[in-house]
Amino acid sequence: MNRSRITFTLNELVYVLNSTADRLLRANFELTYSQFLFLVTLMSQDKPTPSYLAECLGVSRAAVSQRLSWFQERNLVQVSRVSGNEKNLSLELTQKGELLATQSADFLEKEFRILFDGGSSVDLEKLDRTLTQVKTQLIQNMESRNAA
Amino acid sequence: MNRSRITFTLNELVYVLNSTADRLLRANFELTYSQFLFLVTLMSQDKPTPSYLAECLGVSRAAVSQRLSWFQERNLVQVSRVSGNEKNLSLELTQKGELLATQSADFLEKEFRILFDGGSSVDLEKLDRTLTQVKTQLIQNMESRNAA
DNA sequence: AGACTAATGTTAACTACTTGACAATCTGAT
DNA sequence: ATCAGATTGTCAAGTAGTTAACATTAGTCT
Repeated sequence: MNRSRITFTLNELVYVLNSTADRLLRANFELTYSQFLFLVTLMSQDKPTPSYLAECLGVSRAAVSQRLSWFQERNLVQVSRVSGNEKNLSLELTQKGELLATQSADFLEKEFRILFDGGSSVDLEKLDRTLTQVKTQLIQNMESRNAA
Repeated sequence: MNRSRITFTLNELVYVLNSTADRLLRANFELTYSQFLFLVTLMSQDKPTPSYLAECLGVSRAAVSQRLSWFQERNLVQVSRVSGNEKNLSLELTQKGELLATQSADFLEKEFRILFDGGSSVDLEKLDRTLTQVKTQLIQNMESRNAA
């Protein structure tokens, strides 16, 4: 009963957070949350390949491949080949893409700070550490269970 | 920076939890996590309508409508009409459906208890309360912000 | 009773993912 | 040098959701 409650609570909280972010981004930047994640993930990397981006986003290579043209058409992402490497594509934000990613991230950051901080009695830093610990522990327990 | 870290941590944790549940359920009951949720949500209610079930699951009425035949074909859910009510369908788990829901829920509960409890130094009850508090506060702050 | 209004369940068209197969390319062992 | 094996990016087919539109039914107001 315990387990289910906390997994449900987590799912509900994530749903509230993600759908709020999605709503804010659509209204202010004509961007979905998942498009936003695509851009900011790309921004945090130095000319990654589609394959690596897929891994970072937690989706399949096919999914990234299919979405790339959308970002290219809007001149947000530039796809190129590095000479001497015929295997990998190189992805890079355009100036426009970088501006959009930066502005929307700043905006979202600001909005969420307001939503989180309204007389908050919760220590978010500490909560983050606790959640990370739970995640790490879960993965460790899974591995030792699989090994056995 | 703070905000993003905790939302990412939450998303990662939920991903680990849900994909673990999905893997366990597929291996042991030939059931996806979302099919499992469909059944246990249905079990917790007294002859709900598709519309109400959709609300509980957080999906559209169309999604429930499309999935119903899958459960009917496998004799897990019975769809009927209550006389005197031509508008609403009535949903109910069959015996087989109830058995499957109960057994898979018990199984998952047990597995997760093992994964969570391996020398855990985290108070999960407390964590659940904290998360609920954060969620409630977020929603409240959103409402008061929208009202202004 | 009749007429708005709201809610329900279904359908069609769309979106975003998945897996599996594939050709092309790179890597490393011999 | 070559050749087996792994990795990459793409395509086709399938899945699970979405929104919008619709007919039908129920509730309410006069």
